[in-house]
Amino acid sequence: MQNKYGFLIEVASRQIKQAFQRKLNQSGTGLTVDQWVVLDQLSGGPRSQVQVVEAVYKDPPTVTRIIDLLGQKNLVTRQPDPTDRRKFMVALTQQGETVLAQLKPAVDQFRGQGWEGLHDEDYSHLHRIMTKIVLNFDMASAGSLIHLTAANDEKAA
Amino acid sequence: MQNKYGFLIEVASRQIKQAFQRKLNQSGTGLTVDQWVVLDQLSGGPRSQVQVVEAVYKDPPTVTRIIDLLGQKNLVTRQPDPTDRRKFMVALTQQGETVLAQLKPAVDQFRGQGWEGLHDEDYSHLHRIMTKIVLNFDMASAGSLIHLTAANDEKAA
DNA sequence: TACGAATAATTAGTATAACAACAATCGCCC
DNA sequence: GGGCGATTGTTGTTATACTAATTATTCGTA
Repeated sequence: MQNKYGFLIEVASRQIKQAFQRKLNQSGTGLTVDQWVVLDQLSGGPRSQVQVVEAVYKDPPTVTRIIDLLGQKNLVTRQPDPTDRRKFMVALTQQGETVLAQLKPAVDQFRGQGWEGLHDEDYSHLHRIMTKIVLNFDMASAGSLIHLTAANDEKAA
Repeated sequence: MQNKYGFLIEVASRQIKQAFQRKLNQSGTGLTVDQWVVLDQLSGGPRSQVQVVEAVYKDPPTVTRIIDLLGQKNLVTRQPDPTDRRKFMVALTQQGETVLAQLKPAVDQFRGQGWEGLHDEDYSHLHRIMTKIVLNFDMASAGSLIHLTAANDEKAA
């Protein structure tokens, strides 16, 4: 976007995603990075789609389609919520849990990777600057930043 | 991607892009951010597609389609390169230059925006960390990092 | 010169991002 | 109780990212 810093951030973001995708590809499950994000998020228990949307920071239509794909692969199910008929509770299937467990070594391995030459203080710089940018550009999403802030505690995650 | 820093970087990247898109939308040209990036890059003179690819750091298929769309809007033209019949030289049309000039105020305005609360040293942190990440994850693209590094000189760009 | 590798650009297919519009349902409030 | 705005989730459309494959052309070299 020729806002050079925005451009630089976008390039770095794509490279990290590509590297993680290559790592996922080695595991033989046909998952994309975004599909893995949703799947992993569901390991905390069944969630409504809105809850998934807030957790993974994506749009409702995007989450709908990712859940569709995960459903086609029999990794998640949609169960109607008896207390609110607008909602569906999305939950991991047994196979979904198996795949998550299968991917865990690759994920853990990736988390320690790509940060060579960066120091502890760089992580706090990174977190502080990114969070500041997000806050500056989107006041409406301030609430969602809670879990972004929480990321500060996890060094290599 | 639950690589928390990767996730944070991705979110920030999307927010910057969205903010810039909103700014572009106000200008009434129907351009996307990525179309603007390619258009702006061509202000330096006609380029082959490979040159555009390297300059904007996108894939050849993506650049082909963006140039298609810019061509439909009569903002750029493809001219066969007489010295190499595989190549096309892509150039701004008169209308393309007009639109670029029309967008310049919005672009300049955006470049000073969103960085509240960030200091000069934060820019160098940002640049150093992002460049390091890109280098760590993709040695193959080291050559292209030359112009990423050059971004260090432009404060608000 | 001719052959094979490399390069430039395109096409095809799938996935994601963003936006708009929509149907169904819920909740509030008169 | 009935109406109306808000919420939940979906569908449609366009644009971009990535991969793979394809065509046309050029280059290196035997």
